[in-house]
Amino acid sequence: MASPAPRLPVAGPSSEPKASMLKRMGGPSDLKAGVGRGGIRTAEEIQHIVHEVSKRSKYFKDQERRDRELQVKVDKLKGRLAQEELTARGDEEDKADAILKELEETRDLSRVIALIDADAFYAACHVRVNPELEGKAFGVGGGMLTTASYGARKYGCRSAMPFFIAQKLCPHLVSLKLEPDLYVKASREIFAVLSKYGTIAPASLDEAYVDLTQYCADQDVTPTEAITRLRAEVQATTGLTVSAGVSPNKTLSKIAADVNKPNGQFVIDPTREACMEFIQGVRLRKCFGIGRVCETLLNGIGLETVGDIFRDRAKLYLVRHHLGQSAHFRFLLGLYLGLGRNRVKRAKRGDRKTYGVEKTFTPTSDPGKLDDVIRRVAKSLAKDLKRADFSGRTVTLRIKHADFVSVTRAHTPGKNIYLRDYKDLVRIGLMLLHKEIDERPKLIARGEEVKGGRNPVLKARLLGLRVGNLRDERALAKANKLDGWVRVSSRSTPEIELSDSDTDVQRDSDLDDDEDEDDDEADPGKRALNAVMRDAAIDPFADAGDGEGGVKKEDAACDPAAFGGASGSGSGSWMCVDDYDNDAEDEDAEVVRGRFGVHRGATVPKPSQRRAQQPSSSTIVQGSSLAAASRAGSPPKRKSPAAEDASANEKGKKRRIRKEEEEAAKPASGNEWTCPVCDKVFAGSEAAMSGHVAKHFADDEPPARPKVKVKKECGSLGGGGMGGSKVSSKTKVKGKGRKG
DNA sequence: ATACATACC
DNA sequence: AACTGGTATGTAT
Repeated sequence: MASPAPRLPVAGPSSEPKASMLKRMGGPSDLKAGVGRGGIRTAEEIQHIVHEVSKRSKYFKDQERRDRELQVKVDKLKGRLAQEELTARGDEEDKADAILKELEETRDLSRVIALIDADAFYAACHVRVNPELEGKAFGVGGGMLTTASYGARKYGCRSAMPFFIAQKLCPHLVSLKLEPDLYVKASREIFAVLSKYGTIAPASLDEAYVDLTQYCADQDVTPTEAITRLRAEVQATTGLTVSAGVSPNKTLSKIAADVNKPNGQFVIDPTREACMEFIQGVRLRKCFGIGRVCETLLNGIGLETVGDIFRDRAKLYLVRHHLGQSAHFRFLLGLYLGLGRNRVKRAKRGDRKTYGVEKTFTPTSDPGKLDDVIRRVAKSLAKDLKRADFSGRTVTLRIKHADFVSVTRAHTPGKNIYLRDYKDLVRIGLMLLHKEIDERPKLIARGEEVKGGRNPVLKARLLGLRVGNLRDERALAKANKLDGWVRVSSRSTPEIELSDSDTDVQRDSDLDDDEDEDDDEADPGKRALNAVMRDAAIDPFADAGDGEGGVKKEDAACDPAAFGGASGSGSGSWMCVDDYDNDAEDEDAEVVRGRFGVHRGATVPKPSQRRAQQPSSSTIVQGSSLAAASRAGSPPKRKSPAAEDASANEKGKKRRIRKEEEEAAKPASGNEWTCPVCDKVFAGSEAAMSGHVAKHFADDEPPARPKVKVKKECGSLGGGGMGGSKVSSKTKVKGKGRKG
């Protein structure tokens, strides 16, 4: 942070940029994703250049709005604190100390947990096959940079930065096309090595936790020796360098891995003193789960580092209910103590909560184009659901207005109505969208609040659909001892009468269209995964059920949670999750958690139901008048949802969809990623796929420990909304018996 | 049940 | 000109 005298190359006749905005736009270049030492530009230069380039954009305006709102929050919090201090009883520190004592008792220093993180992974993958790139300043990715090489980072370029901005920072910046195969291969190689040292839990393509406890014991080596060997072996066998953090838990290891990056390691001794000493000076923002908002709030009341949590524990106690989910008192105290989760485990299929697809496009108000986007999104989502064999009860539409402000609108057709088909998703999606479009002018006329400006005509830059309240059709089928698939009606009417033939044909033709011709067979996910892992000779993953599964609980699953327990059960509640997850009784587990019962729906034909047999796309394309009609007709008036639905059922629909897609607003970014395991397609975001892939690896960890009963969770601390603590008591309970 | 905010990769 | 996509989870209503 200390930066030399500001020599700002930027012209800025306009008013002084706000410091908060400079920091915001400059992004995490100074902290979380640290640009670090050796920079050619100072933090100030970077901030000002970025500011200059983007200050007139809508994106910037939106950021300013957020900045203002955040400032209001900070002021409010300060006010609260001032007020509370007036009536403080003076025993706040004692209260905090009592909790600290309680948390301290949960400390577990028995394990050796490492977090391995590849250095500039995507960039390094390119260098590996093209040594000439060594040392050069280049970025990977087109519109948005997936990664910047270290050569480019010196100029302030970083991942998730739009290319045009990165280019301003580094004029000679080169952009390399994304080559997913390259990264997947490298990732596989790295994980293969890691798995020789212990149980691993990938958090993304280039990052994984490894439990070195057993290795250290078996080899009779220190954690330092173990991680030194591991890193050397990774480099020797893959040519890629990784950085690592080692400590008794994930929280500390994650932070430690950043200390000597790149190509470095940091080991924290398994003692209370070492753990606490290490974390005291850490900036709050570096901690998993503390994002921009939380950091700003805490800064607002005087805290900068983890150590300050203790110093200001009385303050924190006073405003403990106003910190926002991610900053719950316990979570912060646990952080101060250097506590964290220490189980390296994977999530399961049943942990999945939602499926969704969203698309960004050139902002438009054209109803036809918006409808088309919904169709494309619905189609894609239906395909995902079918592939993964899930259905859900609630459909949520997300609209991001042209000014970047977004809203969500949800619809749940009925208590026992589970959806998964294209036609249902489009119908509901269009219904929600049209309702929003139609209501808008009325609300504005009435002078009511609306997002996205005051123009009565809705103009959007993104539309997305998400399905929640999931039901695992596979588990359901298993529970019912059915061999084939089981499905519930997808009609909007509670009457579940399915005209099977209809729906089926429907489904198949709808979704397939282009690619999925081969997706399901016996167990596509498993096959694919095995294929992926084969070369790497990793077996622990042998059984990755399907393409989906829990997620990035990883860290999450780890830390904040540990403090979550309300008084008392801190880690206990976690155990519940861990144990459950690790449980051997998978079958039972599935049964229990699989929400079954339900399902009075019709049984559907076997899986294989051939989409394979569907007409070839060429045939389809030949198609007919429907398409022409529908698009030529592009009626000034929109069809009613019902009509839409009906038409969707038409035979020529496929073709029509295809055509419409071509006409839909163009995606803002052209990148496409295909998951190597399940073939799910990700548009424009490597990060999304990266996280997704981890789930496959994570999908089925060999059962490890006997189940342990745990109790409650704590009220307020749920661990929190922060990225981290994903598991809440609710989740836990749910996990065990989600029902329809 | 719905809407929104925060966080992570 | 131009700033992603997918998922989880907590709070509030």
